[in-house]
Amino acid sequence: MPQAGAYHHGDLRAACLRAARELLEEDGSSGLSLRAVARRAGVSPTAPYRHYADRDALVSAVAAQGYEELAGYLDAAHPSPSTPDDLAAVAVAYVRFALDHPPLFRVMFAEPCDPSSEERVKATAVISEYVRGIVHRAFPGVAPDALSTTVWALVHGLAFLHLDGKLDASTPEVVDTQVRAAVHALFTASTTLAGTAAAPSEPAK
Amino acid sequence: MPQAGAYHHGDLRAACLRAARELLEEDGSSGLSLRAVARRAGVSPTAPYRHYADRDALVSAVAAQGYEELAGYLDAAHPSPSTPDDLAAVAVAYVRFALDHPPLFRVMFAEPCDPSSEERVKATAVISEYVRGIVHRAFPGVAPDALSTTVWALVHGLAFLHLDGKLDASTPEVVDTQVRAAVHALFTASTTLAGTAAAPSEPAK
DNA sequence: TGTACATCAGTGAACGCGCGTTCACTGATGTAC
DNA sequence: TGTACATCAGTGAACGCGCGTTCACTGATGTAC
Repeated sequence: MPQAGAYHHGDLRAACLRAARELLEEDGSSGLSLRAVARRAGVSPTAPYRHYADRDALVSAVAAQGYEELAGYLDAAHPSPSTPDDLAAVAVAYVRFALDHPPLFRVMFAEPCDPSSEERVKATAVISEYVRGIVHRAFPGVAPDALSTTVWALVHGLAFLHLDGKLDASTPEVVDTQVRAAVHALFTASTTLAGTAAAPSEPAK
Repeated sequence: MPQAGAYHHGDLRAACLRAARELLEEDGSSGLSLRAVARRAGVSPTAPYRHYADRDALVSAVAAQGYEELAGYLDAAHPSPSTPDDLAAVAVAYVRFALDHPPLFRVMFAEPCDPSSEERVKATAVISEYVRGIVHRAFPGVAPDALSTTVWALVHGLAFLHLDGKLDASTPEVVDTQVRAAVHALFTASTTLAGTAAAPSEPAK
């Protein structure tokens, strides 16, 4: 039964992670320091070292949590997407996650993170596989590798451009509509274009 | 005739900018401090304040230089792109710029920059307009707004995913090929798909 | 051509800050007998 | 049931660091007369 004497915190590990998340969302990556985390957890500056080897370890833990939350967003959008519309809904959720948690999204993707962190590499692979799976189901018979990369890049780019205010993001609805349109454009563009321009087209197999 | 006594530096403003660029490319954003810049320029820690109001001003100057260099890359790829292939070449240049100058690209796009910096807003608008122009020329008759955003997002996303090592970037050639394929996929996907899946398609106008 | 003076571009000492990390420590917990 | 002891999770002082920024200053430059 923890939580009594409060000398032993009870679950400082989780408390640190929570504090780190809060600090990150409030002050961005630079606000996420071990000392600040300790302060917020109401604990001495060195206590977190019992649970995290160093600052990097804590940041990685935060990122890992972020990947799980992202998966949650995508899953909530559609548990087993299998049509282009489903895929668009998932794309909307991806971008919305980024806009709901900007600094977290940056830590997950834009931090100059060394490729050595297997935790991250694994998380990335999971996302990549997930996207490939959707594309494969939504468009059976199409070479999934190239197309799924394209889809991911498109959605990821939209997320970042919106995150950095490079696109009109006046309201969530505007963003959603734009994302949906972009994803659909990926699959309808050449049909529309066929009659108007000289887009190089491959014959359907 | 400067460069003589070396008390007056000659062109400290430019020297600071150069030093800042070097430090950025070497140590990333966190290595770009005013003191380090002064050190590298061989000047007292406070000398840069003669030319830059504060650290932010220097960083913005670096970013501005980055936007110009990016424009140079794109222009070098094709001075006046007007076909899908031209556009693909420009896209390749965009991604290559990011991979040639990772920390610079991050400062330009991924820094939690306040939207108040008109310098950046302007630079962004220039890029946006540029892309719209290309898309318009390459695909006349197509609503350029939505499509150009999609193109930019796709390319931007590829740049970032490659930058963060989330995609196979073993050699520059692999990257180039992938970018080219992705851009072309954007315009050929639905033709390929038409016979296989139920992609919602709009009638050509 | 020479001098007086304003302006400009640097200097260097100093401030206060928060950081990551180490170290020896101590109070609480739980287990073995 | 009670005691001895190992283990664990915190404490708190201290280190050295680099940073942004201020301030009063001084040496160099160039212009007016």
